[in-house]
Amino acid sequence: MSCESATALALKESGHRPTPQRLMILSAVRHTPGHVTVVQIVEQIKESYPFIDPSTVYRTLAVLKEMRLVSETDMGAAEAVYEWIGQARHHHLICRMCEGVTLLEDSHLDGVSAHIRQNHGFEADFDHFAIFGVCKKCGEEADNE
Amino acid sequence: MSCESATALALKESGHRPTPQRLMILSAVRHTPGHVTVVQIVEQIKESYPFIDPSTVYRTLAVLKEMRLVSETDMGAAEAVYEWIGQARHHHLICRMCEGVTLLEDSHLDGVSAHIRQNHGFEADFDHFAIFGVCKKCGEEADNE
DNA sequence: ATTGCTCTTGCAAGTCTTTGCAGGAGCAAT
DNA sequence: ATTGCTCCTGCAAAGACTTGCAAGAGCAAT
Repeated sequence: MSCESATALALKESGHRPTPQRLMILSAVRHTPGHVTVVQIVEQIKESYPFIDPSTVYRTLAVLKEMRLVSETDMGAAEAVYEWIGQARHHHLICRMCEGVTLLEDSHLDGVSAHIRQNHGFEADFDHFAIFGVCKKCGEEADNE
Repeated sequence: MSCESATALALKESGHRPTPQRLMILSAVRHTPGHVTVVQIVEQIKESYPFIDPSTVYRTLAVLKEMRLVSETDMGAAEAVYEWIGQARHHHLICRMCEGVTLLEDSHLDGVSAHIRQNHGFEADFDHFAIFGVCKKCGEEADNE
């Protein structure tokens, strides 16, 4: 459980208390591959601690997001999705016609963040973007009509 | 009012009915410079038609968004903001420390959309992005501590 | 161990936004 | 003008997320 104690330390160092709730939330996000929703986190934690409140999860995720440990993304569905920011940063192309999702490597946005830094001195959080548009298939089908 | 009848026609052609409510919403967004919220639209329309319902405004804005006539942006505040998509497309750099907002010209993202089109055949909607991060001033202040 | 301070939590109530539904309005064909 | 069909609207209720508050938990200093 070295990764847990390491993140607990990171919390402390940034002035936040490593409470049991926070560690459980941290662990839930950390050990879930891909996207997690708040409801999923709550259900998972309720197995060992039934009193966890969704608002606590929202608040904790806000802290973790500010620390850049997790990313929050609105994929166009009702609920936002959260993800541990690991080594493989990526983004999503979401088709607004068929709702299909394609991965986009982080490298595509590297140039933009460098550009913005040079021109505006602004350090952009390109952690996890949801880019909406029309995918190849749907675009071709629309042209044929 | 030629711009109104032109957009009314655009509605019809895309299979949507140009109802009075829709034309009022259209007009409210069209003639407001900068960002509008749903509440502002409702209040404006209530002066001439007090029965307008927020849900109608949300539904109409969803239609206009799909038609790419207006953009919807979550600026990090409670409410989403809407804007008529005119000629001067732009984006926003939002500092997560001081909440300051800077404009970003559309040209910065041109390369990315071309790149995504070439590599994935995906036509991205780069209408109105909210890019979060840390602005120059806050970044420098954080370094000094 | 105790004290005192601040940060967190769970609850409840409040936003903002979406959705189900039944009545009403637009539109094309008669 | 009438008919018939479908789409829209307003209302009410639900869903997702945030916020205010009082009680409780962490932590540093004694």
